[in-house]
Formats: sequence, C-alpha cells, structure tokens
Amino acid sequence: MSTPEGGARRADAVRNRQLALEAATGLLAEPGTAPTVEAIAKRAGLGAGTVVRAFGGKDALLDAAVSGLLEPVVRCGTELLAQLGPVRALRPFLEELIAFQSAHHGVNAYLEGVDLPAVTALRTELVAVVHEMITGAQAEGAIRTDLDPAVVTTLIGRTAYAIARTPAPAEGLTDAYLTVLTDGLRRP
Amino acid sequence: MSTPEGGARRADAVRNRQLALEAATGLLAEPGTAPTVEAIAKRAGLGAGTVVRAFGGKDALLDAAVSGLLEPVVRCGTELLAQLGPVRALRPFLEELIAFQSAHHGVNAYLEGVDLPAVTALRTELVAVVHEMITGAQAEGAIRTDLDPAVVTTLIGRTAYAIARTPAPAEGLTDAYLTVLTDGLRRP
DNA sequence: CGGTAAATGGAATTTGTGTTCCATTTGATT
DNA sequence: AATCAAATGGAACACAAATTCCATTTACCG
Repeated sequence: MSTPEGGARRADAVRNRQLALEAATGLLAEPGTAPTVEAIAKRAGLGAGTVVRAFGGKDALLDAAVSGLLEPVVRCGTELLAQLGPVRALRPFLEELIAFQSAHHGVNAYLEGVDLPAVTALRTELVAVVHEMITGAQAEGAIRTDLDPAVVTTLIGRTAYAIARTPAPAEGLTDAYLTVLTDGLRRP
Repeated sequence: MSTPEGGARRADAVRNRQLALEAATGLLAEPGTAPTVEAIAKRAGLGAGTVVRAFGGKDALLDAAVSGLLEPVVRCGTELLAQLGPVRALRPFLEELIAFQSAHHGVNAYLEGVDLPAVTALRTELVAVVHEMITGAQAEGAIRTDLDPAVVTTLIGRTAYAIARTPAPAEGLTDAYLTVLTDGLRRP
C-alpha cells in the first residue's frame, strides 16, 4: 500500500511529503523544465523512491501539486462573483485566470494528457463559475443572449487557455483579447 | 549518411519513402493514435529501420508529413486573399483553418514540442497571410484600428488553434467564436 | 544472367522514464 | 538507552520509444 491511511505516519514522512509537493510545484512554475521524478527529487533533496512513495505514484503527486495551484484561482472566481456580481466579475477573473496560467506554464502540459482526478474536479468547478457569470450577465442584459451560455463558457475557457499558453506573448495580447471579447459579447 | 543526395536512389527506396510518408500522414489524421515509428512502419508494411532511414529520423519524417498537410491550407489562404480581398477572405479562411486542425487532431501535438523546420516555415507564411488580411481590412476601414495588427494576428492564430483543439467541441463552437470575433473586431 | 552496391527487416542497442526493492538509517515508544 | 517498525536512498528493474547494425534480399547495370 502506498499511503497507510489509518496508521500514524512518522514526522519525517509528513515533512518529506510536503517537500516533494513544494518541489513539484516549484518545477511546474518554471517553463521548459519537465517535472520528472528525478528532477523533483533533486530539488527536494530526497531520493527518487521517497518522492514516489510519498503520494503513491508520480501522477498522484502532480495531481496534488496542480490542484494546490488551481484551487486559489477557483476560489478567487467564486469570491469575485459574490462580491462584484456576474457582469463586473468576468473580466478581472479572466485576467486572473490568464495570469495564473502564464505564470505556471508547466501546468498546462499536465492539464491535458494524463487524467488527474482532483484537477479534473477543480476544472469542473471553474467551468461552473464561468458559466454562472455568463448566464448571470445574460440575465441582466449585459451581454448578448443569442449565444448558448454553455458554448460561450467553452469558448472563453479555451481561448483564455490559448492566450495564456502563447509561447512568446506579444505585448498587450491579453488586453487585446479581453477587448475583442468584451465588444464581441455586447448585444449586437 | 541518411539521404544520399547526389547518388541515384533505387526505385524501391523511393516507393517506400512515399509509403512511410502516407502512413505517417494517415496516423496524424486519427485522434488518439500516437505516430510512433513502430506504428508508422506497421501501417506502411515496412520495417522500423526502413521508415527511419527513409527520412533520416522520425522528426524529419513528421516534418514532411505535417508540411504536406499544412501546405494546401496556406495556399488556400493566399488564394482566398487574392480572390476575395482581405475583408471577405478572413472568415472563410478561419473556417478552413479550424476545420483542418480539427480534422488532423494528431498534428497539433507536433506543432509544439519538437522543432520541424518545414512546418515552422509554413506557419510563418500562414501568419503572414493572416497579418495581411488584418492590415488590409484595417486599411479599408472594415475593422477597428485601435489594435496592433500583429497582436490581432497572434490573437486570431492562437484562439483558432484553441477552438480546433477543443476535445469535445460543443455544437456551434466555431460559429460562436467567429461571431464574437467578428463583432469584437468591428469599429467600436 | 551474374555481380555488386543499395536497401531491407527486425533484433539489438540506446535513451529516458517511472517504479520496486532492500540494506541501512531514523523516529517513536517505553 | 534499547528496541523495532517505519522510512529512506539510490541501485536495479521495467518499459516504451527511437536509432543503429548487419546478415540477407533485391534492384539495377552490363
């Protein structure tokens, strides 16, 4: 068994688990650096075996690392929605989303490809938040209603992702995107 | 040496080179199928060594295969531009671009990651075509001029890519995208 | 035909990973 | 402090994918 759920774990095991998590998170923030087990272990000052055992496999470790990064972003979305309402929350949230993904370039490679349960759950939440912003904004008459909110949500999610993922972003790319999107979503 | 440039190659080598190319192209059209050397060889009815030798390496083979697919798309763009002018060419060209990338899902994985010289050259051409459409449309007053054409070009390229790459595209996603883009690019 | 160099298939090799194993170390418990 | 199970490091292993090698086959040329 990988993680003895019931029994008490030793203090060093807990600490090393944390070190591995932090090392993985750190590597994800650096573009171009593949988060191999070996690299994570070296960064954490641990052996490869320890890193793998701490989470029961590389994928589980990355699942934890990526969701740790993604979770605050989702929470930010919920809070913006609660505080500003759907219409005013959308743009700052997209800015936040794009900034986050730009700052954690390495994450993107893992968002597609392997299946990470916790990350998938957070992405679902994230989609739900955007969806609520769209339907809310439509209900208030702030944006066009001739487009299916689910489609608009997908559109926004995919394009924001693409903007963030741009290798050498042109100056003002995010602004241009948000400008075009805002004007394009206005009532025709 | 990989490809004896000067000397005359034997007829079977030429034929097998073609078979390998077609097999690789075929595999790129199928989503989910990784174009490994082994898979290409099996599909072509050749040995793995033959496939690799035909182009001097897997990357060179994929470079040829992908550019073979991309070349008609670029040509389509140039022709649309010549026939319809920048304003009317943009939308059909984007439709073509998205349709192509959707139909050749496997290509996308190779557009980033490895460096394929011929493909890179074609992408540069493709960017140039879009750029010309944008500047032309701006000159004619058809789209807003408050955005840097280079930035708009990047924006369009990246977002079209993202739309095409969407795993399970919602119905009408492409249409929604083009609608929002069109309205968002109108003069404010 | 027959000779010969090119080309082939596929086994062996290399490379880059993640995972497992175990002799040794270390933290907890008394 | 003594004991012992848990945890560790990192070498060995497993696995997948590209490349190389070479005995054998095949096309080309006279």
